Amino acid sequence: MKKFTKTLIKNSLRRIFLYRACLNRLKMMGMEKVFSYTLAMEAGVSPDQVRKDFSEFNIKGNKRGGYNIDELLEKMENIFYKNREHNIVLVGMGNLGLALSKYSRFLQRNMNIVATFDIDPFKQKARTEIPVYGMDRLKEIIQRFKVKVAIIAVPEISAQQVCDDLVKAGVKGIVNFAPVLLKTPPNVIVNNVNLCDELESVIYYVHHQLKIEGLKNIELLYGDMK
Amino acid sequence: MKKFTKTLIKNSLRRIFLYRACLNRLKMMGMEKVFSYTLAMEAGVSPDQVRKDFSEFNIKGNKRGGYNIDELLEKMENIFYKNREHNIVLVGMGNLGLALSKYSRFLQRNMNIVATFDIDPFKQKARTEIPVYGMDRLKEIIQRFKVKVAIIAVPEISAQQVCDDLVKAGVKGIVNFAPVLLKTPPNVIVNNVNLCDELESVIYYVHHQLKIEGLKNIELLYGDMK
DNA sequence: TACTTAATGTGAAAAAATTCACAAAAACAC
DNA sequence: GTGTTTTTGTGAATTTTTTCACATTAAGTA
Repeated sequence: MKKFTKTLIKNSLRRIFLYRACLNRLKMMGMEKVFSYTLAMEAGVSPDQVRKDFSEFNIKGNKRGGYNIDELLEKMENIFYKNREHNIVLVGMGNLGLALSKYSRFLQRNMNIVATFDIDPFKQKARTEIPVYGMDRLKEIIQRFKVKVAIIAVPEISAQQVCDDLVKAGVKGIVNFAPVLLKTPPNVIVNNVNLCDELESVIYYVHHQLKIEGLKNIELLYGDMK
Repeated sequence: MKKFTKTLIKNSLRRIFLYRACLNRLKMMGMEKVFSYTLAMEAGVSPDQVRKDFSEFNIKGNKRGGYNIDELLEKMENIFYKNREHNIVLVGMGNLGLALSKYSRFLQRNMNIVATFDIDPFKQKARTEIPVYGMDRLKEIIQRFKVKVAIIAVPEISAQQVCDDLVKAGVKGIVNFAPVLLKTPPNVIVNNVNLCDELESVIYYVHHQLKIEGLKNIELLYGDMK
């Protein structure tokens, strides 16, 4: 019997994002090129993994010369996003929604929250510069801004309804902070973020004093890796 | 060459959390027992997966009778957490930190943020009921409340320093919202949450209109699964 | 230029995760 | 009580992911 999950983000893609963050950091530190080895250290993966991931996304370096950081970053930006701006909407202006609407890092990465929605649009209006609309204007605004991606930060109970409305309005991708499995048509991708689970899983490991493989020996992380 | 990553949360454990959320929902809907099939539908995985995961955590059902929801939930709570309360601290009271400190779902799951910290403890003091301390009191308070798990919601630049301080104070598990790979001793578990990456990966898929396997056919999700 | 060294890129091998498939047990029917 | 059906639980098979290993290429050196 097949798996029904609409999962999700491939590991290799997740790591590409990770690599990019590392590259930006290394660049800020004044570096101009990296080897798979360097980047692997920074990202906490194996050099083979880095190369394999690059290979999957058809990113090439120079043999012996490693990778030029700027080229890598440009490739990542251009190939994946074509330097576009992305218009996002956010539904649910509770505490979390409000915080997300103010999260400046989204903007730094060209992800632009053009509008937010709430059943009570007056609630947070004073606290944010991004417009807060009532749910009745969802479709209109999504279509006006050609929004394809939305963030759901509403309570569990209303998440599916909001999701359905978003999909009806033309949204094709959702980051869902409500702890429910949203039912969507197959061409709509959902990425779930469950803050409680993140915390609880850490608690579980701490509780069980689980030793994580490959870290038995801290030297591995910092020392000579030959 | 070995992998250096301090990764992380096993898939099966993540799914156990997912199952629990589903079970709570099903219970609220009035159900008393489930079959692996039912739960799988709700959780968006295969029934085999459910049983395999249960098997890994040594959770047993009754042949032909399925699983009693209350028993399952109790097993999950008792075996994993022994109904303990967990004292957490949160470092970084920016927008995100403030939102997390107010996230009521943590409390519902017995995860109790006993204190928060910020370089400027007066900044958010008026806006929250949880005490906000300066960084100088980190160690004292962590030790007083026997805190083992912390949330880092500080800017990237100071994350490693905060992490080091937490570890020195006795913290064994960290949920890290800063987009850096934290370096920790091997007995400290770190779980990274990168909000930008979550959003960007969705954008990537939407952009590429990637069809997710197993969902080509929506009937699979709702229809007869024989 | 030829020789050495150091890094990439990628099939092959190994490991891990998932799905299959079926024996075993429990519920139900008659 | 016997037979039938349904669902669990788990080794085996399969698929996916990661790591290994090495041929290939480029840079440096004399």
